[in-house]
Amino acid sequence: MQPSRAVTENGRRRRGATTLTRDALVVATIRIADTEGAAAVTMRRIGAELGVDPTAVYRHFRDKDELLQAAADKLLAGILDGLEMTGDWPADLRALARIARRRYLEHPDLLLLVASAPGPLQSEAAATEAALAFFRSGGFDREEAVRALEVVQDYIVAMSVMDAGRRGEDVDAWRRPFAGLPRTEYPYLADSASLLYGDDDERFEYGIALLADALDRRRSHARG
Amino acid sequence: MQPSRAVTENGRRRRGATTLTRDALVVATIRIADTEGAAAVTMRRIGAELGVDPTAVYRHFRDKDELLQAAADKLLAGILDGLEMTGDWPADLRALARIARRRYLEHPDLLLLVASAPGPLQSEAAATEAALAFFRSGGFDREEAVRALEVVQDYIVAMSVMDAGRRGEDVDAWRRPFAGLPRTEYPYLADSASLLYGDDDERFEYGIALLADALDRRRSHARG
DNA sequence: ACCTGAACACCGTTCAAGT
DNA sequence: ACCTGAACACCGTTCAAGT
Repeated sequence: MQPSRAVTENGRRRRGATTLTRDALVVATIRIADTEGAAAVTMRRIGAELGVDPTAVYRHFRDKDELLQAAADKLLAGILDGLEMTGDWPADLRALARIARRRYLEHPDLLLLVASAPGPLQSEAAATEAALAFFRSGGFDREEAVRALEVVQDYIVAMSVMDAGRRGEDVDAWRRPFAGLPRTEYPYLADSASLLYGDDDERFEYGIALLADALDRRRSHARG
Repeated sequence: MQPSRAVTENGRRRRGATTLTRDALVVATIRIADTEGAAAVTMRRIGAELGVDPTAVYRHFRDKDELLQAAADKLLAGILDGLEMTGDWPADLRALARIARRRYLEHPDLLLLVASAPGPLQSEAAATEAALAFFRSGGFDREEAVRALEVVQDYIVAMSVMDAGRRGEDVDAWRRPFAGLPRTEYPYLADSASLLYGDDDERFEYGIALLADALDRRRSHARG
């Protein structure tokens, strides 16, 4: 608050003793977003975090968007690592979806913020290659693999981003308005209000199971 | 720019001769968002549009979020109107999805902006009732209908919002980085780069067809 | 009762000036 | 070569003052 504080903040910078790097800025961005939310990620906040002038960011990134993309890129690197194939194709697809979703939900604010980049992130290349290999070895041809991959990928990303945005919201705030509607006008809705807006993960599992089932049938059909 | 302009703007207000209403503010918000994009929707811009002080909005809405939600609510009213059932269940589900998606893409910026409200919009009640009726009459029981509805609804909304955000982007900007990767490390990706990021509508149709197929099988199973 | 407009506490970004 | 910090052109929102 007081201008004299800036001097103290400046002194703090000596701690690292290293010069400002892209990675240091990315790490700070991730830390702020994860602990205080996306809204807290401002140039001034990042500067304070690193004991550096807020505008120093522009020495390393063209603008804020480029910094946020770099952060998202780092968060998505190796997203499919640790995935183990069992040979049960639909089950393996569900496992792939589950592991990717988990990564998204671990850093909801930042990945929500950056869901629409102007081009593919670097870390997407490795993930897309792995996913393409999965579909190709599962029996899909070149065109089919791409179509299947894109639908599944979009479903995972879109659903995880959407669920991340809903985390921590009051479920009853969603159900109550529907539960109070007149039964004569809204018979089904009044009846089912208590069933709506259930567990995010269960809904995701159900959706990906539907996609896995339908894709498994087309896969078998392509083979036999 | 000049302060004298404000007087001219004030004079313009007489045009309407009516007092400021919630609906007038909502209509102005929609017009600005549709023609100039979401970023152009500011209190000052809305005030100028109606020849009214920017802070007059706070007489009718608690904050900007409430105004944007009201705008989204108006845009989604009657979203399933005009839908005609043929009796071919999977085809009808695809038609339902198509008509809902079209509405979202007609007002991409505003619906993208407001995708995550703190509770259901008023217009959602009628749409959800109609969709529940569709699933129930298709042979799903109370629990199954809700699960199916939620997955389909989430898919439509999430995919349309995501596609809206991608509209007008350069497809080659997405393909080029992948096409240039080394074949030895990324054999599948280098091979399939030109097939990626194709037509949004086709991808949506494919995804909804997969869901419709899988749901149709579970529906039949529940019946027989 | 309703609207105004000055003011507050913020933003992202630019650029001349420092070291 | 790199960083600073003042400044610019914006935001959403509050509130005392007007009519």
